Amino acid sequence: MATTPLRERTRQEILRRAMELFTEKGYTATSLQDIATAVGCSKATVLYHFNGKPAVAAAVLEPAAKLVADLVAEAAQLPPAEAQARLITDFTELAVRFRGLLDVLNDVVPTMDQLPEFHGMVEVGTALTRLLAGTDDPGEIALAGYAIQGLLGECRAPVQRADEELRDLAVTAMRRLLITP
Amino acid sequence: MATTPLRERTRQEILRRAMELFTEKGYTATSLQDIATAVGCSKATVLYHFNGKPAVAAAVLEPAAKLVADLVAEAAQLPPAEAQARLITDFTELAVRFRGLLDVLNDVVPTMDQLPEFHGMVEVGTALTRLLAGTDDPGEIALAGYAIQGLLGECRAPVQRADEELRDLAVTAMRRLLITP
DNA sequence: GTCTATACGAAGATAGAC
DNA sequence: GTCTATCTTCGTATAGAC
Repeated sequence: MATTPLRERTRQEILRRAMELFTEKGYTATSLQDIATAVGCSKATVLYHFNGKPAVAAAVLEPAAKLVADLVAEAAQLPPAEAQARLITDFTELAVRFRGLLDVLNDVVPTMDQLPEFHGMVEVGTALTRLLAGTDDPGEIALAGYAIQGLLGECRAPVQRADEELRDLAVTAMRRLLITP
Repeated sequence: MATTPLRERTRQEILRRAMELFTEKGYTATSLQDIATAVGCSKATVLYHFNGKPAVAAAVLEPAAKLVADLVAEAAQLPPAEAQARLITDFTELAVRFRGLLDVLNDVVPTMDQLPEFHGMVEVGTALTRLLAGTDDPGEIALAGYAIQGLLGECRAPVQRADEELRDLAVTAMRRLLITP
């Protein structure tokens, strides 16, 4: 074996607990000490495995980010109208499923420039917006961005709303915004 | 004179500098020490005039919040369709004008429950959403909330966009979302 | 009443012993 | 690889000078 299992085991345990805490209390309200206590190690150990708190956030977001990236890559192979229809339902579904983590994403956006882990996410976001617009018209692309902001905002909003209800709302909103008769 | 000018002068100076710093660097990234240094006083002085950092935020947001509250109160007197049309243009205009402060609002939302200064803002937001929907249908009210989230998200987004461009985008989006032919 | 000096606990982060 | 100890800075609280 090339990699030592011990390193990976600790890393994964930190990630598991961090995700739980971020989902429960939010990113800002969760301290490195909270994570360390939940794992049963010291703050310094957490910072040995991850290069700062934003790096923990990046690692927690990574699985969801990969699903979005894969979805966008698939959609890019389809004709524009089909790609748009596919993303309206499937990207919405992913956003709702991982909505507990959107608070982490939001708190981390301001520091994205400095974090190399996030550079890929920006490009995926750009591609997603263009495919969601279904055209290269700048006005429609801007509306697609507006639609995404609305979706992410609703997912993070403190209003109690069932997953299915939220999905239906977002799909209706995106169709009205982006599918012009 | 009932009020001493000195107190008011210091208070206003703190507010002025805090607003500048919040707009430049964001709420979280601005410390009480930053504000005190900019004003030329000590941290303790800032906390003598304002009961904690969130209270500074509340005071900074207050003028904008009052304009929104007044606008909503005016719109509430109009027939539904006129109120909706009025809010689409005028609320958008206010959001764009004060977009530098929306980051403050965003960072403060999670603690709104505990801050009495903000309780009025929640009610105004509810009334705004209902009037923007133009109807009492829960589905349309939810879409109005989605429209507001989209607007606020776009205003806070790091994308460079001129004020007029942003206004046009939001007005177009709101009309597509809320005015059903 | 107005403000400064000082101190406290918790945060993120680093250095070095083991 | 993990720890303890330590650093800086944050928001906050209080005592007391003027």
